[in-house]
Amino acid sequence: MPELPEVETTRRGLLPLVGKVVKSVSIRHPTLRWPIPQSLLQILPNQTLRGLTRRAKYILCEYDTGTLLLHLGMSGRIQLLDTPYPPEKHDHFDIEFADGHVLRLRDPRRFGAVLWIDNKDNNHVLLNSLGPEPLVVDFNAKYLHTALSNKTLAIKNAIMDGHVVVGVGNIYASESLFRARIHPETAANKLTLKQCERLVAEIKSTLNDALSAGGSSLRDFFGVDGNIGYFQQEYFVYGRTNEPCKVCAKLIKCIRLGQRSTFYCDKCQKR
DNA sequence: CGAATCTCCTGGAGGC
DNA sequence: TGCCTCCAGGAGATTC
Repeated sequence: MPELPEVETTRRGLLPLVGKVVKSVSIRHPTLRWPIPQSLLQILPNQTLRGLTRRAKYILCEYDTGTLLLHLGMSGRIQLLDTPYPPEKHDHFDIEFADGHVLRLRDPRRFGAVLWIDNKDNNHVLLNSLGPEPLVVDFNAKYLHTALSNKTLAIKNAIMDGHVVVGVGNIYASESLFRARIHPETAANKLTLKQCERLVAEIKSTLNDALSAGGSSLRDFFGVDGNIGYFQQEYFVYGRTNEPCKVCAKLIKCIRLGQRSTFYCDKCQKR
């Protein structure tokens, strides 16, 4: 489900929890991508949530003794409830706060993660080797051009590699490449500096536009309040196989790249 | 080292 | 209605 805009939308929706004190933790189904540590049952109660940040597609919940790391995987969503309603089938994890509010993680496919990073072992291995955030100035044409210089794989796969840039998943990779008029199969190291400039700009604009729309809701994604995002209405290519290109009217194509569906217009996007 | 493939898991859609 | 196959927004692990 969630790429950067959906994760960031989720984080923003959870901000009202900052400053609240944890009352209890419920772990109903601990086997996500990695086991949810049972130690959270002792660690979190009575701690105050000090801050909520995001790195890549991880939501980082900051407490005095460490950081709770949340990842939504493919099908995860987080709800913010004002009272602990009865959990449903795939509601695997709750944090209940002293005032009754509940952070609830639902994840049918269980590719998500709930992990604890204690302050004394900072620099979690999952966060160590991540590339730059796409929306900061460090992610620019010069950086991207250098990062791609020794890569022969398809540019679409390259921008989905978290070592190159984080937060760009399967939807926004196709959309950004369409907006930049770059064919997804172009070898990464064949992009000119000029093309990198365009691609960086379009990745930023695509993600920002999606953020403004509250993310994309195809099936699993809802905001923490249950509201959907609307960016899917603005897709140029994703999921539009054989529909006319919104720019040139030629039919949109779908191919597999790295086992993922990839959408493009072969008239607008050149190698 | 880079690149391609495999893997985890459930659910929905479509064919028969 | 049921059974089968395929596909789905991630990304670490494994293999070549």
